[in-house]
Amino acid sequence: MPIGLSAAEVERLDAIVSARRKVKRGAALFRSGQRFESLYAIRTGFFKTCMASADGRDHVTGFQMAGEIVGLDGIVNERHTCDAVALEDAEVCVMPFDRVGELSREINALQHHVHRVLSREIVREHSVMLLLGTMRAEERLAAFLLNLVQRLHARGFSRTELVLRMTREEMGSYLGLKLETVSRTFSRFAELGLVEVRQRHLRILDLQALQRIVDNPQSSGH
Amino acid sequence: MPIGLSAAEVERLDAIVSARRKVKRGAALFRSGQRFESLYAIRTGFFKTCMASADGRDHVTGFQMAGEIVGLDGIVNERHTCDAVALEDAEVCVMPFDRVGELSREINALQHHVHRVLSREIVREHSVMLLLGTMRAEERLAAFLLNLVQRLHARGFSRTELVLRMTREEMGSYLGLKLETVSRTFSRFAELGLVEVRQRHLRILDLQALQRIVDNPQSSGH
DNA sequence: CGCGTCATTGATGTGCATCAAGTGGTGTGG
DNA sequence: CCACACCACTTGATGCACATCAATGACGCG
Repeated sequence: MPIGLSAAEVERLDAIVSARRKVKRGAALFRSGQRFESLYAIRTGFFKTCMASADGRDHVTGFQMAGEIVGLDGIVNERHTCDAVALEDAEVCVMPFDRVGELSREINALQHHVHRVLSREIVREHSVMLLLGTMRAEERLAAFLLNLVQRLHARGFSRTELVLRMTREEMGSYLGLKLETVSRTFSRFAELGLVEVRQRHLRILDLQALQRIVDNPQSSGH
Repeated sequence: MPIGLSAAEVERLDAIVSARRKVKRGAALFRSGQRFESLYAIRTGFFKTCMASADGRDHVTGFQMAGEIVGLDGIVNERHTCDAVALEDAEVCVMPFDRVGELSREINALQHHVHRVLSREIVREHSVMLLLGTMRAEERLAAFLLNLVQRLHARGFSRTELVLRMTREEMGSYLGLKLETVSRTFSRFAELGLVEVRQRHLRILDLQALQRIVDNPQSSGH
């Protein structure tokens, strides 16, 4: 929570986020339909959020890593509207939302921070809508990988190497593609010398080229 | 703003949203990159929000009507990240965001309302992501029409008749389809006796059937 | 070490995009 | 008031990107 707070304020904040919760890989932090009470700040581990459509198909709406907040969708109707599932063993801070509200009435910077977290999620989803609405398979995957590695880098990890915590199917669901298409696109990137893929280990060899794929509409390689 | 406020509180709220602004059809309420200062509550008229991707294509991210709030995306970086364009002559309430923040620190119900508005937008975008990620053309258009008519109905308009304020191209952009596909899908719906289309006037003849198209994955008519 | 899960790769199919032509409604200026 | 021009829309023909179906291969866990 990188915000400008006094020591005393930080202490008060700590008091309400003292509760921790561990989530095993494959287990849900919360599920759609459950009563909403708290936001969760991820301390360690990696999550996906996914929701089921009317007909039963389900769709991954996002991947979250350490430092990010999940549960924002539950505020509006006091019910969670999606599932949050740990993709590796994880630990979260439980932040009872009414306590957050109380405290943010007193601590100016916290109020602003809460607004920003919500707004940031809206902006993130705009860019996903853009991805799903206008991009081709290669552009989608390139954008996804660049986003992942950038977020990891901001957390002190490598700028070029990462471990994909999700399956090809989960990536595909998030990107609006089938798992075979994801796999084929990885292979094509590898042939072009853009990345090196071994299972879930990924090394990015040409960051600029990936960026160019995202920026250029017609870059399908032919 | 349907929230439980005392008369005195409503008065204080009115004081900060007193400013009005008229927007002519085709004009922008705000544009991407502009400094964010206020949220806008639509009093009359109809808007689209759209953003440009890296390569210059642009994409409609939503349509907003009376009673809805635009500008939420600007909070996080104090910059608007999309354009809001009036599709018919419109009038909005200007709500300076710092004033909203101040007041919501004092008025409990307002704070909660702000949180809910932000969260609702997140949930709405989840369902658009689901639409773009998993649905076929007919399902997308059916879901879109049902959503539109439902929101209009909540505002006292007909449950079965509406005027489309946007072009086929704008619908297509929002739904991740080309304008020709939107047009063809309308024609197919008309053939099947689900709707009656004359220009932008639309009459829904079989609401249930449209709902079934959204609910059923394989309902492509063959 | 063997089984189940996840991933890769190939062959084929299809839904939507693209390209192209034509229609109709609207608004403007003569 | 009508003629013309423009724009939104419709409809048809064709192509392509991705889905689907199917078989095989590689880990990793019990």
